[in-house]
Amino acid sequence: MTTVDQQQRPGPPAPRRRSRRDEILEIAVGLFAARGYHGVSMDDIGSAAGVTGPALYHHFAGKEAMLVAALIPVSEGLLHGGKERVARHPEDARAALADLIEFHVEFALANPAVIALHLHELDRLPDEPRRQIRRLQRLYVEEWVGVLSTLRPELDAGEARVLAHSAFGLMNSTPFLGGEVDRHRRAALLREATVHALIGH
Amino acid sequence: MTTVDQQQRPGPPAPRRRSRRDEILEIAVGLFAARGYHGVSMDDIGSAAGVTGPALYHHFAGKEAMLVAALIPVSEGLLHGGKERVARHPEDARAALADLIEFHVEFALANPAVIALHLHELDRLPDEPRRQIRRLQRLYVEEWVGVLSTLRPELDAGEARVLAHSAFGLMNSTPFLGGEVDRHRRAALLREATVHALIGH
DNA sequence: CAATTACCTGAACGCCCGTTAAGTATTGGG
DNA sequence: CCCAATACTTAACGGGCGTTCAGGTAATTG
Repeated sequence: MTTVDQQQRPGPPAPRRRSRRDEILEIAVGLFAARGYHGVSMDDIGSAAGVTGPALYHHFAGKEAMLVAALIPVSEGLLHGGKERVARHPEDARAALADLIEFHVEFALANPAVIALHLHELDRLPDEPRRQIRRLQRLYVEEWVGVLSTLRPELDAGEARVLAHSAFGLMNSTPFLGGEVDRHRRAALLREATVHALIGH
Repeated sequence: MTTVDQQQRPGPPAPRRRSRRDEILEIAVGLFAARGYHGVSMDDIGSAAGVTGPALYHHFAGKEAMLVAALIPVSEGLLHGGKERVARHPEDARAALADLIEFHVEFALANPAVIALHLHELDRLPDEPRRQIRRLQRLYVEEWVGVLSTLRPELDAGEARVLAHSAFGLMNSTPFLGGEVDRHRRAALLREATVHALIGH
């Protein structure tokens, strides 16, 4: 009973809009991505949000809980979006792959900070939430592996998994470059490169 | 004059073989890669090397110096190897690219821990060495950009840079997977995928 | 108006960790 | 035998950081 559900209560001043907590979380994600989980103190996050460090404990159980709250929805969103895209093309693996790629590239371009967090700070989590996230990631990978195996039957599951991970590496490379190339052009380049990497042409 | 060159000195017991320092460094790199720079204490490194924490200060100026000593040679090695591979094919950009890819894939497969370090912990360095490493990395990227620009003249330099980084992301994805696929097969898959990603087929 | 609640502050505790200091065993050359 | 250098140990300092606590204020509700 760490946190009592505060749902149907007409008495109190109503849980407000879901704003403050999410606002703080977004600030924290930006800081984590920029300076690393250990490179950011609770006082840093508080200052950036306009409050003192200890005030954050009214919204989160602790620093690790903030990281968990930032990472879990991302894995869930990727898995959900991936499944949906695949389901759109039950008879056409080629189209399913194109849709998966478009989805993932858009996601990576839209959320570079969270992508970087997933790549760099996942190991800083305690066992339980880390395992949960890894499970979600594995399911997402399997969506790709399924499509890939249909398109390239000569590959076994392990080889398809290597290719899927390499495609993620390719598409997730976007947080490492600032600007210099227009966003739409960058998306097109990444989509094209990923398709070619996976099915040859 | 931070460190006096201890070369031609017949008096002292001779600087020994280059062994102990490098041995410790290798252990530290493995720990950094596995648990993150901040996730490893000096005592941890010392214990893994069979000594106490403070003993490390006889070999390195401090913890940051260990990270610098681990990262600098990698960037230098990549740049040097890349230049050499390109120089082997002054008239054949297609062959130069294939050679670059083979070189980088072999490097990534042989040194996954150091690759992971470069990806995750570069920002933990103080300004001066970080800038030096970034400069080396930039020069390495330019080797790839040069070859790519010859092969695909329709791309401007910025677009070629996006593609080069995406290729690194692809090839560097290897530390994220354990085994399950034979090393040679993995290398072949990565080489093939990278070529296709960069020049279409 | 009294009471509840959300939200926040300032001070302090306790731990971890990088680093320094002082001292000890071992070794090899003059 | 002595000197100097290497390589290490134990002890301790000092700062930073996550976290807790006791309290304080503004708004909402009955």
